[in-house]
This record gives sequence, C-alpha cells and structure tokens, in this order.
Amino acid sequence: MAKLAKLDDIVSLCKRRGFIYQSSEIYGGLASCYDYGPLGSELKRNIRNAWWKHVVQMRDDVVGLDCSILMHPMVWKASGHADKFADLVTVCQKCGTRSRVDHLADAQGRSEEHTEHIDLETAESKAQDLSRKVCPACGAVGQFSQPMAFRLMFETRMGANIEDTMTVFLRPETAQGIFVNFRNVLDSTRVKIPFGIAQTGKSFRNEVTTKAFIFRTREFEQAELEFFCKPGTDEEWFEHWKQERFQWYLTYGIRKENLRFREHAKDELAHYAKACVDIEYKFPFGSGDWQELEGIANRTDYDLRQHQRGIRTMNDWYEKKGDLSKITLKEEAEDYQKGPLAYFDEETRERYVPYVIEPSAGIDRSLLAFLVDAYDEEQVRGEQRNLLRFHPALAPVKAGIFPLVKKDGMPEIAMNLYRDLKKYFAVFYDEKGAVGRRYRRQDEAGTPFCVTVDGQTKEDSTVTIRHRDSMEQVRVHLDQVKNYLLEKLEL
RNA sequence: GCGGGCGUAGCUUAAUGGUAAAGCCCCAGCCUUCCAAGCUGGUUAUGCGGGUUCGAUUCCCGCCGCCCGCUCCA
Repeated sequence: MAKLAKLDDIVSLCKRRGFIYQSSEIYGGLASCYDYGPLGSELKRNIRNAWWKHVVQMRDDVVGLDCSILMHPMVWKASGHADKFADLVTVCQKCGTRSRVDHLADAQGRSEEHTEHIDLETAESKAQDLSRKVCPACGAVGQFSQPMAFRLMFETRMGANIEDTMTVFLRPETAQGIFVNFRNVLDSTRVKIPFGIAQTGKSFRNEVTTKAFIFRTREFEQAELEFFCKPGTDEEWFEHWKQERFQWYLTYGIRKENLRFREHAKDELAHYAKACVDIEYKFPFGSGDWQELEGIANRTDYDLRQHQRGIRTMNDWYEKKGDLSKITLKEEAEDYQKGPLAYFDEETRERYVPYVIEPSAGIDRSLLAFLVDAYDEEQVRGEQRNLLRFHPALAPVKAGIFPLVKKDGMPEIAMNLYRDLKKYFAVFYDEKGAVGRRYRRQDEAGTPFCVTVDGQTKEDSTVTIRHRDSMEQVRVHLDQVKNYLLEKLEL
C-alpha cells in the first residue's frame, strides 16, 4: 500500500484539494494559523460530529455543553493557568541558545526536578542560582541571562471604553468551562454520578514553538470530556475511557498498526494528575514519528476543589481591583467535602467532591491523522489512482451524482436525484467530461459512492452505484438509492 | 526565540542581469454510453518591501512564511 512519505506531500494535497490553506495567505500568511477549505471544513465537522455521537449522543451518562471562550479571569487564577501556565526560559549569553531553566544541568550533571506547572514565583526563586549551570549547546558555565517567564495565555481587553476595560484571557483549554458549569448542569438536568460533560471548541496557547503544519498551532480545536465519578471508582473509569477512545479511532478507520498507547511516567505527570495516558498516531513527520492525538488523564478532585477556593477568594478580586498577580487563593475550607461544587449522593447519603477522568482530544490533529491514514495511491491499468479511503461518516462528500453522458435526458434524471438526496446528506452533481474522470476526481476527495444515470435508467429506472474502494458497481432502483446510501454511510 | 534548509502558475518542475517555459490541473466548446481518451480555444506565477542597475525573478539587505532540529503540547 503506497503511503505519503513527507509532510510536504500532505500540505500539497490539502491545498490542491481544498482541505487546508495557510491563513491570510495573500498577505504572506500568519505563522501557525490555518484555514479549512470546502472539503476540509466538511471533514472537520464530520469528525467533530463523530466524536459527539460516540461521547454524548449514544451514551446515557454524558451531556453536552458549549461554553464561551472568554471567561471570568478568576477561572484562570483558580485553575492555576494565570500563575503557572508559563515556562521559565534563559538565554546563554555566549552562544545565544535558549534553554528552559528547569532543564539545565549543573557541572555535576544534576538537573532540577521537573518544575513544569509549578507556581511562577516558586520557580523564579528556585532558579536564581544559574552560576553553575552548563549550556547544553556550547558548554559555557554560568553565562545565563536573567530568566524570563513566557505567559502562554493570549490576553485581550474587554470593554470598549479604554478607561474602563478589563484584561481577559482566551481560554487555553475547554475543560475549565466544564468545571465552572458543574453546578449548573447538576441543578438543571437531573444527572447522577457517574456522568460526564462534553464540549468541543477553540482553545488558544501562546506556544513557544509551533510544529508540523496543523499538528501544533496556537489556535486549535479541542474535544474534551470531563467524566465525574466517585473517588475510588476513578481507576476503572480511567480504564473504561482509555479503551473507549482508542476504539473510536479504529472505528473511524485509523489502521491499528498506526495507533498506540503511551503511559506517562510518574515524574512526567502534572502535579494534580494521578495517571495519564496518551493515544499516539504514527505520523509521517518529526523525529519520533509517534505523536500524541489525545491525552486521557485522571485529574482527581483537583479542579473542583480549586474552584471552591476561587469562589472563596472573590473578595480579594474586588479589593485588588482585578489584579490577578496580587491575589492569593484562599485555602480551602476544612469541610470542603460540603462545598458548593461537592456532590450529594441521595442513595448512600454521602457528600463528596467527585474525581474527574478527562479524555482530551485535538480535533485538528485527529483530522490530520485521518487524512494521512486514508491517503492511498494504487496502479489501475497502468495509471496511478489517488484516493482518500475515508470512513463514509467522515467523508466530506457522500456521493457524486452523474449522468453518464450529457444528453438523452440523463442530466434531468440525475439532477432530480441530486435534488432529492441533498436533503439528507452532502452530494455533488457533475456532468462535465468523461465519467471516468469524474470518478477519479471523487476518489481524490474521498467520496465513497458515485451514482450514475445511464441509458438503461430510462428503461427500468435503475442506476449504477460505484464504490470508491473496490471500483465495483451495483445496479439499484432509483427509489432505493437513498436507503441504500443511508445504510452504507453509517451516518 | 536559536541553528540549518527552502520560497517561480492551483500542483510538480524549467530558465534567465534584457518578452519567464512545460506537463498535470482548471475553465469554455466539440466529441463522448462506465474509470483521469481525443480535438480546439482559454485563465493563472517569480512571497512582501527596499537597495545596486539603463533594466532585478536572478546580485545585496530587511521582513514574512514553510520544513527539519532544540523546546513545548491537545
């Protein structure tokens, strides 16, 4: 099976077929931002819908949510993003190489423990003494500049009046919107633990470096589920969602040999996480090939408890006039188990703060994986046939509708069929040129079926339905075309 | 941000200090009764800006963007 070798080929395919363009291209582009074209936007929406179908629609224990991107700044104080979502970086003044402070080793080869997501002030004080640290690039000792912090959240101003605006942040993850609505969902939907809340949407991170086309960008779309469960049952739910999410990628066509789990080592875990596993795909770029598609984490009760602290800190917010850097989160109450974000189990009469299992997927990088995995080239009668073997549910266009030739009443019949089918799913009408050419064009767009009206149609009202992968055709009565396709499409 | 590589039609490539060439694609028409057929015609390019020059796509500078590595992460 032929395979795309390089990322360049994928980029070229995406542009040629209208999947993905460089953002603001006519102005020279904007780094790491991309636009989805006609086929890409359909594909992306289908992926989002497929996720929603399996994570929300088909389950009894998950409900949906769609939060605003801008949220109260205190959300990010409580979540830790406002203080901690930053890396401390220093520059070697001898060779100009940038290094993360926590990655530097001293002359004895010892390095600091992993300080990611540790409070910024703590990290700064710990990092004061760089005099014995060695530059990994040139070997110079103690030649480092004052460490700089990089705020990884995008900031903007809310309020039109310049005198009276507030700094707000573009969310760096969709998860917090779910946590802050935990109470609302509990009070309005009669859900009972265990249950989950899911949402998809854009998130923004000022990454130091972006990478590999749409794989890591500063603006990206997430599909996140926060599944709330009773402490003690968290490990089995973690396992459940691990299997569930892995299977989802297989269901929608990712080949098994290109997918794997990678467990996070203990020292790699964020401080609030009890366990974390990545689902990785073998991408045709980068040094390691295997790259993360989705992370599944056991976040314990950390987030809800943090927001209980946040709520208690609101007086400070007003007193310090919204200056997050001057606000310190209040310690949580002794009886935090009875706090506003706790859950009361009617059956066992217990009150507790639930644990959270979080499967967090990147829609854009999933799309890239589906695209790469579906791409195929094969030889047909000495000609190369390019095709995208998308799962029918993901395919941007479900069926091409053609008259075999542009005469003898065939276009009229085909057009009527087209008008009927487009009410149910995405179809494409084409009558130009040879039919073989039209078939091949649809192959390259990943369209799973083509319906052709031919000379026999006027005699017995049957048409041919041609399958993308096998190129085989079956005759189906005009009245049955819709049902035939609906069944095959697994919509 | 740093280091390395790169930037000519939609794509893949050519060429040049003096009218930027081709194949594929695309569009229109003719012809076509099942897998990129043929004929005719047509659209489209030197990433942006500055400098040197009579003249710059070519030489120089700056910027922008892309790829690889460091780093980071959904």
